Amino acid sequence: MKMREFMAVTRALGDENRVRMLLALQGGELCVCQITELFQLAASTTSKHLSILYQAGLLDSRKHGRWMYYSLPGKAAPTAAREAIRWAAKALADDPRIAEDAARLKKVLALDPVELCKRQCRS
Amino acid sequence: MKMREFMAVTRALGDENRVRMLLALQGGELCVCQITELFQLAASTTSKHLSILYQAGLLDSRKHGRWMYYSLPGKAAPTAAREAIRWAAKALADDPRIAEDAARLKKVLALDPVELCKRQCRS
DNA sequence: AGTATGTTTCGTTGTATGTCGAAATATGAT
DNA sequence: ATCATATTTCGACATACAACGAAACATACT
Repeated sequence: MKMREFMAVTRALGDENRVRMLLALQGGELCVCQITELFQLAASTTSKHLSILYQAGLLDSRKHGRWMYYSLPGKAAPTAAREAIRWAAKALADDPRIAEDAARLKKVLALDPVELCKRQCRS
Repeated sequence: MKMREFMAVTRALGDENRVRMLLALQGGELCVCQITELFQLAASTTSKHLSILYQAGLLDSRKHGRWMYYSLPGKAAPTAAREAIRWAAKALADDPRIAEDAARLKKVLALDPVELCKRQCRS
């Protein structure tokens, strides 16, 4: 891994919201609007954060219709990036904020049938 | 590891000069003036960088006379911090800049008998 | 075509940070 | 005590970055 890529990873992990987004994706892929709802940020802010994580190689992305899905990278991803994610997940395994995010994520996934059309993506 | 500590680590690793300083210490402890010479920065800048690494738990420090020595943390340090260092070292194992730093460090350690009084610290 | 919706890009604003030099602090040497 | 040296703190500057809203873009639906 070159210095440039490494710095992209550490900078990407240098923002708390991005780290929380990364770990929220441990439950599976999410679209931008779901993450926006989960963290109560402006959509543009969420989009930029995810873009930074993606460019650092810490996320995969998949476009399906109007929805952009982000997910943790698979085996094809660079080893160093996957190890970075494992390190972060392990280090923050018992952080309460991450647990809260996971709990709130469940609600976002389960409910929300009307105003936000995210459930439709699943089909 | 709490979120606050984790962010301190990732922010500390978010600057290239700090990462290079951290990895330069793989060869053993160094004092501030040696690192200053190695990276050609202002002494105050070096001091601040090392302070940030130290406060993140990524460095140990030892004061000996007028000299302040920094080194990679021993077994007493938090596991997450040590794993962060191992991850960084592994990820950048083949980065040319790190190798250059190690080479320049040898010169700094070996020569420099007059202008900078670093050799005297060793005794 | 036209409308609606999810996402990204752009421009702006406030805050954080890296850098330096100068001053302050701490310690050894004379 | 006085001076010299290593380090840190402080003040200032420039740059970087996170956040938002508005506009632009992309895609689905009618």
